[in-house]
Amino acid sequence: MPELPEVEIVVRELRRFILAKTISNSVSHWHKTIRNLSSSDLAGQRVNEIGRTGKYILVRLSKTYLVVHLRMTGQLLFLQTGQVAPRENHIRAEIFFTDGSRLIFKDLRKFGRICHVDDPEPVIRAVGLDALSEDLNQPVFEQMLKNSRMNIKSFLLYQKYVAGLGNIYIDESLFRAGIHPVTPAECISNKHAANLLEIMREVLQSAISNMGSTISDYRDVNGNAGNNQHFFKVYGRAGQTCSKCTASIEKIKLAGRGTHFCPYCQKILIQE
DNA sequence: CCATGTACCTGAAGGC
DNA sequence: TGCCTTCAGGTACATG
Repeated sequence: MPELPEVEIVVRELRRFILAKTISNSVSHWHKTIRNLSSSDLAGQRVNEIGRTGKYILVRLSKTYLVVHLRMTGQLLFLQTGQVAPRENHIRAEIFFTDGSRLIFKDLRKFGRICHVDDPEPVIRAVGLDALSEDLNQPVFEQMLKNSRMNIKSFLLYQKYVAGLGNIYIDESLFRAGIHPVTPAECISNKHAANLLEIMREVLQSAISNMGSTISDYRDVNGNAGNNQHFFKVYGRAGQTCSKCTASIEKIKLAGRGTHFCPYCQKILIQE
């Protein structure tokens, strides 16, 4: 479900709600949701810091870490002390705090995970540079593209280069950059690469400003939907007229994902 | 890591 | 109504 903008919103709200709280208890209602790979107890630990790399949420506790991934339908919902739990169906795990408040992990498809680990490094190291990180500068991005023989859609889906973009924001970014999704990464010139990087960041930042995109499941920590879905130019618009020309938006399957693009505005770049 | 398929899961939507 | 297929903001792993 959520890509970088949605995860970023969740992280910002988590900071507001659970920072400095102490965990009193936790329960996993689905055997795979909370993976405990630490010998330490969650109970008694204080929430010291909350961050994000790509789509991974990193919660630093007194002694250990929680690494959370929402995958397709995961939601983290915060319930204030005394707030009555709404009758929700797909509650997979709960984390209780000593003040009576709690965090609920709702996840229809059960793909999401909360990993309790002593050291988050192995997980984070397996992920590339965050799309909004300053370390992902123009020369670095150009070099990554130059060294890859994947098509640009697969390249961006593959989180070990650039972390954070998913199916929606990749399609939207490639449309705005005028690059066809099957274009080989190595064929993207430095000029096009610089432009694509800038556009990706604009697309992600404006989605954050709009509180994320809600197709069906995404909700923030308060249970609110986002607004960014109203600004999609190609995602979910197959058969509709392009916003820049008179062609109709096409949908193909690429890298196993529905891929939306304008066959006229988005060119397949060829190495010169 | 090159492209594709399958597995992990549940439920909504569309075709017949 | 109901049955069947396809599809969904993701990722890991197996197969050509």
